[in-house]
Amino acid sequence: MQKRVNIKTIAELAGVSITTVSRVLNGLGPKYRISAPTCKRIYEIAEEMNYKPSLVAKSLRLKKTNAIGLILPDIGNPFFATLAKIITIESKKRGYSIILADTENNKDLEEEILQVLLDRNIDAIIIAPCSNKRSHIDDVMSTGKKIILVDRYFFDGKIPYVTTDNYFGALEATKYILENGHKHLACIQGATDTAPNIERVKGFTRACKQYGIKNYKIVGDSFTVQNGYLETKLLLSAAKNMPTAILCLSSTILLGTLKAIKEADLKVPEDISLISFDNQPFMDYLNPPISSIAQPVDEIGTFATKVLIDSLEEDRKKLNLNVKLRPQIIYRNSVRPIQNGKK
Amino acid sequence: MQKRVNIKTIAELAGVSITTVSRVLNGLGPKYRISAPTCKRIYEIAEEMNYKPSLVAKSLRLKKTNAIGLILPDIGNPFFATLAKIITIESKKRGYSIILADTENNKDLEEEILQVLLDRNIDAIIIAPCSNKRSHIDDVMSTGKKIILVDRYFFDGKIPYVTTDNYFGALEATKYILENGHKHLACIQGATDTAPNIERVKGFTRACKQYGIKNYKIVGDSFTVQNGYLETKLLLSAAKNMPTAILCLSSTILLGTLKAIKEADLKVPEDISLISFDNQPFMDYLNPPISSIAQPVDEIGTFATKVLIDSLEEDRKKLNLNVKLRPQIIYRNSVRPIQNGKK
DNA sequence: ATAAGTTGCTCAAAGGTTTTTTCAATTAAT
DNA sequence: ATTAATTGAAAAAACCTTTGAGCAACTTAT
Repeated sequence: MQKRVNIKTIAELAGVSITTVSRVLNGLGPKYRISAPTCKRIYEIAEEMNYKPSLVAKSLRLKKTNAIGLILPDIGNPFFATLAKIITIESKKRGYSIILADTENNKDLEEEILQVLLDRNIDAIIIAPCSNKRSHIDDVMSTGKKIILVDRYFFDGKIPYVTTDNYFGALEATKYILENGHKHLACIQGATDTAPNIERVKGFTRACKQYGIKNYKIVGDSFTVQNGYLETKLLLSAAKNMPTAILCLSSTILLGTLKAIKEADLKVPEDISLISFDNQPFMDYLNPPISSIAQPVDEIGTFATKVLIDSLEEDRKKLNLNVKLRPQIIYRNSVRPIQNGKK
Repeated sequence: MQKRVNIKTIAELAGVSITTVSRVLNGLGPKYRISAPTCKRIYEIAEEMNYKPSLVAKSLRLKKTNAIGLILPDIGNPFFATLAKIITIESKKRGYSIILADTENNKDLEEEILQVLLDRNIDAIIIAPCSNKRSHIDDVMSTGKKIILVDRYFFDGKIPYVTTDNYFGALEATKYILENGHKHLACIQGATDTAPNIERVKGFTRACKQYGIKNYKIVGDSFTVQNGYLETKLLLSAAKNMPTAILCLSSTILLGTLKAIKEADLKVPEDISLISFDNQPFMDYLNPPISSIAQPVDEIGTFATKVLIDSLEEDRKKLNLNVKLRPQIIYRNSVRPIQNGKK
């Protein structure tokens, strides 16, 4: 393993000091009146030796790593995978690397990971916290280290966030169900201690109340296939009092729901109507295609990254914003109209 | 932004030298005969001040960053997303961080990203190269920096890899189709300059030949929905000479194929049989459920990570292995048996 | 009483940058 | 012929660790 060439080697070869090399290669030649021939010589030698400054040494000296920590609850979930992709690409464009971590929805692990990243002296953090336990996140905030929440956020808005307008999405989706004449609804929710889930449930509830519907249920407790499956099983087992439509609060929950529906030998939408959060390409090919609430995941990722890095580079910028981007409902064919009398 | 407490502060507070603090906190107290009271004092002060050594400084001194670069062609693809998740979690367990990068299937970007990671002095690289252009990867190898390929690999085996036995998977899947009586097959492939794709095509071809089938087509050129859609359109437009079964070489291709089939108003498996690489949860809920070749993605991720880190830690280990893990065919209901005479 | 060994710790260098301060040599001004 | 200003560059400190070499003081052995 050959030694990397460093600035000292270049200096010796060029017959100048380390200082001069550093200045020239950082484009400060003119500013410090380094003569043109010297500059040229240094450039040539650096090129020839394929010199690249050590980013570690640079980080130490500059107290800037050009790295951003990205902490997500589940990279396997397509929603977060897409988010990670967008953020990684955008960061790269701006000269930042992404240090990725998966908390597996575990608050203790999240806290531990956060600490590791801070020890690495990352410049900023992008995080979708796994719960409403937030003291470790507030701590980061209070040190002045830049941090931005994506998707998951906290209601008081003290920590900047970019997320979906979850309330709006659930409200509109539920209205759509209700306008199709459904009188008995269920909502299968995810992690109950996360703001997006709470807002979605609020939107669902608000729509029901607005339409004078009292016969609705809110069940479940995690954004997993398993949860969707079990809760749907329970809903369907209440033979008489079975809902005619279900709102699934994530695409993972939807998959579980579909499995239970299939096992019960029911048909969508004839026997039960369905609509789900998180649009995914495969939803077009289910039978029937499932209507969904598409979160603006690209915009969340690009915007959060842009705003964060901007605030890093012009530090007058305080990075203090709460953004809720509107989701879009993709209408497919999974909610059937119900005649007044008929069930 | 309060200053982080460093080892110097601790030393002053404890009234000992920096050296002593470093040794105690690295558990070398006994080895260097630091007295028990001194050790205790240092531990207490460090605890109280919540001292965490700067990983940047440590990296510089030790020439070890405890970071692994993970370079993938498309994190949005569920296969790679899952791989990223596994690798991230396994690395974390062993005390390594993952620096993630997405090459967007662009060879030039891949090369650029690789250089950035090397400049960051990462300890090792895990990469799924986007093409068979490999000189930049060979260069890394020749510097002695540890590198391991996942999924995508090179035939000469000079660079260690962990991947799926793609040939076997395609061979078995195709045999399964042929045993169901199909005489006219098509294979929609992905990036033609990648080993997994080449092996899959080879398996497909071999099976056809083995069964004496000459009427088969191999079309397509990328692992995308778009490619699957367009190639299927073409296949279906050859009205008379339409294949009765299609092997899709990725789940993304499958989605495109499904779209084209739907637009042509055909039914799976009545009108056309289907089987796809990459098992995904949603395939169970398509109509009909689509049989697939499940790659052992978890094993690929955990094994590659384990082997890589092992070789990093006991450096006698040469890290020189070519591993092909067997995929498993998930039989669903997308291939229909064909009677001898009947089409 | 001296040599040898043990105990408990410190000094200083190294790792690769950037940056503040300093300085010598040359040119221009008085 | 001085003084002042400009030009071109270097020395050294700083960032925060780890570590090899060394040393004073005390204890034990001869």
